[in-house]
Parts: sequence; structure tokens; C-alpha cells
Amino acid sequence: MPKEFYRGDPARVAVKLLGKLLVRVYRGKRLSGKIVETEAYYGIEDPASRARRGGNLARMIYGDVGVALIYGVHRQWLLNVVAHPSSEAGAVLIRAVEPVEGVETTKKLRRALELQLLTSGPGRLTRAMAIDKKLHGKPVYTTAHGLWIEDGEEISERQVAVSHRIGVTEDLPMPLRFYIKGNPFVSRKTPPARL
DNA sequence: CGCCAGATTGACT
DNA sequence: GTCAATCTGGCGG
Repeated sequence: MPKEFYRGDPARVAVKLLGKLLVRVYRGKRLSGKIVETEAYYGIEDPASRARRGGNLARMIYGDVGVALIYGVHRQWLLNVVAHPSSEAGAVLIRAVEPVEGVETTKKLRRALELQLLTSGPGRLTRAMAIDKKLHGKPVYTTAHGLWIEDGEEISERQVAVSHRIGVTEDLPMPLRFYIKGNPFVSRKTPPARL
């Protein structure tokens, strides 16, 4: 996807990412997965955003679009892509993918788990696709760094389900999690009641 | 350098 | 269902 794809409201970009193919080249092989679950995050006005904590991540959320923003939490790596309209702030968290290419390699990275558990969760998919801090800050609109997003399946509006974001302690009033209805690779947890 | 909170996961009372 | 392991990033000293 070209860089301009990521210039838009984070929630809108999050929806557009559903069905796209996340591609990682690992040891010369293509690992890929169809994106089936995303969440949108905003700037400091968003209580769940890393931007609120300041520092480098905040600068990146307010910075150039289309770059991978990867940070660690609970010993996992979380993959986001910076996405927002010009001179605003935001990012999209990739929460789950459906394995497409390189499933065997992916299984090794995750040590023989059920297929369904390989990539259905933000920490799971980064591990399964060997995505870590080395890719932090790299653009995903070129194939130059071994991580990018390709066009994929067309998803119609009625296949998209929305809910509140998962795991956040304080959410915004509007639902910002988007996933493909009925897809078995969507992470299972139910979103907590919002405040 | 030590402290704390957390966009999670998986093991277990 | 509950719960703690374990690590990153920000911040204070």
C-alpha cells in the first residue's frame, strides 16, 4: 500500500486495513497473513494512547505516517502503523491476522501451537512473524525492510464488526476495534464494559 | 539506575 | 473463572 493509504482518520485506516496482507520476509521466505482485526488509537486526547505518555512513541504518533511503531508490553511486541490526517496524530494496532504464507515457519517460531492460536492476538502474531524492535520506525509502504502491507481481499462494509478496544483501562466513548465478522482468527476476548 | 504501569498471555485455584 | 510472570518505556533521583 502506498504511503498515502495511511493518511486519514485512524479509525478509517483501521477499517481499510482489514483484508490486506501483512507480509514479512524472514530468512528469504515470505511469511504473510490476512489482517482480520485492528484497533485505532489517537493522540493525547485518547486516554489509551501511548501518545499520552510523551517521549519517543508520542513523537512518532504525531510524526510521519506509514511507519511501523513497535513497542513492548508484557514481554510481547505490539505492531502499530502510524496513520492520521496531515498534522494530526494516530496509529492503528494490528491485533490479529489469518496465516496465509509460510505457515510452517510460523509454527516453528511459535513452537507447535494450534493453527488458530498462532496469530490471533497482537503479541502472538508478532512472535509468529518474527516482528520485533529491529523493525521499529521502518516504513511499511516499501518492501525495503522485509515488512510491508499488500493489497488483499476486498472486504465489504457489512462484513466488518466493531466493538470497544480490548484491554484498555479507559476507552473513548466510540468503538474503535474493527474485525472481520465470523473470522476464526479474531482474538477471542470480549471487550470490557466501557466507562 | 530504580520504580511503576501496562494496547498480554498462558497456567492454574 | 483468577492471577502472576516478565519486559519495555517514561520518569524521577
